[in-house]
Amino acid sequence: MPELPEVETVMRGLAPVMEGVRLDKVRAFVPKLRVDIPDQFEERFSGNRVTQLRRRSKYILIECEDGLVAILHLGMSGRVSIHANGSEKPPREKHDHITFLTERDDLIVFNDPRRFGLIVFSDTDTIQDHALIKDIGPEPLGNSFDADYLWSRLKTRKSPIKTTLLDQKVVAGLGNIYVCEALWRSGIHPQRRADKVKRHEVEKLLPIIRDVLNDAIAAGGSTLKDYAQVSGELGYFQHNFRAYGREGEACLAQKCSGTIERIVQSNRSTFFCPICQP
DNA sequence: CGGCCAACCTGTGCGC
DNA sequence: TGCGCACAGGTTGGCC
Repeated sequence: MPELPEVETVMRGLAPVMEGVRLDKVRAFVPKLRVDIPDQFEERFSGNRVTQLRRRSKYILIECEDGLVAILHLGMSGRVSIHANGSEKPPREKHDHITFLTERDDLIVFNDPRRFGLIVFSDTDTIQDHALIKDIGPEPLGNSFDADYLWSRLKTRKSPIKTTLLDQKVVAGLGNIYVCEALWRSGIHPQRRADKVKRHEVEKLLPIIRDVLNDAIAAGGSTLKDYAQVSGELGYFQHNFRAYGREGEACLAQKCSGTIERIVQSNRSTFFCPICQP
């Protein structure tokens, strides 16, 4: 499911039911997801009060008043849902792995069929040194992500620009969909070597990355399969896809007669227009 | 270190 | 109806 816009959407949905709220009962029903769920996980969060939610790259950080912070990643298939106080308490469904019951009797459920997600904990004041966090590149919507930075990271890379933009050490939070979309909007061929992308193209690409992400966040993310916002509402950015998933369909660029092609790079599908992404 | 692939999992859709 | 295969929004360990 989740790239930066989907994770941001989930976090924004969770904030009003979690921030400032005590967690009465936190439960983990599996010993591990992508990595082990740490010992004492339930005990450390049960009874703790959430101060603030943050997002770093594709991680949701749940900060608590005693300095504890949960690091949650949704993997490929992770979803979070809220069952509000007053709604009927649902039975635990298949692949429901983590639940948070709040003092207001809201139930927050993390469901992840493929179990590529994870949840661990750390301390708020040392989280920037945590193994999962420390090597992640700048936030693409933040001030430190500028053309000088991106140019400096691309100019030494011999791998394709598509693959390079997927590298979380280069820039945080991009995934397969939004890289395809950003390259399509930028008119850059996904197989072009990163170090062959011209400076003026980097100047164009950078704000386009921001625009794609901001557009997607404004749309509540993209709904493939059954991804839903925490409210159960669907995101709708998928209706704005210009490349991703459009193999064999007409390119939607002005006056372009091209057809979207699908290729495989690093074992992942890439969609692009061979005419307007030369 | 850079670059690439396989592996981690389950579910779904398609061709036969 | 069933089987086998390809594919899916991510990350990373191991190998050259």
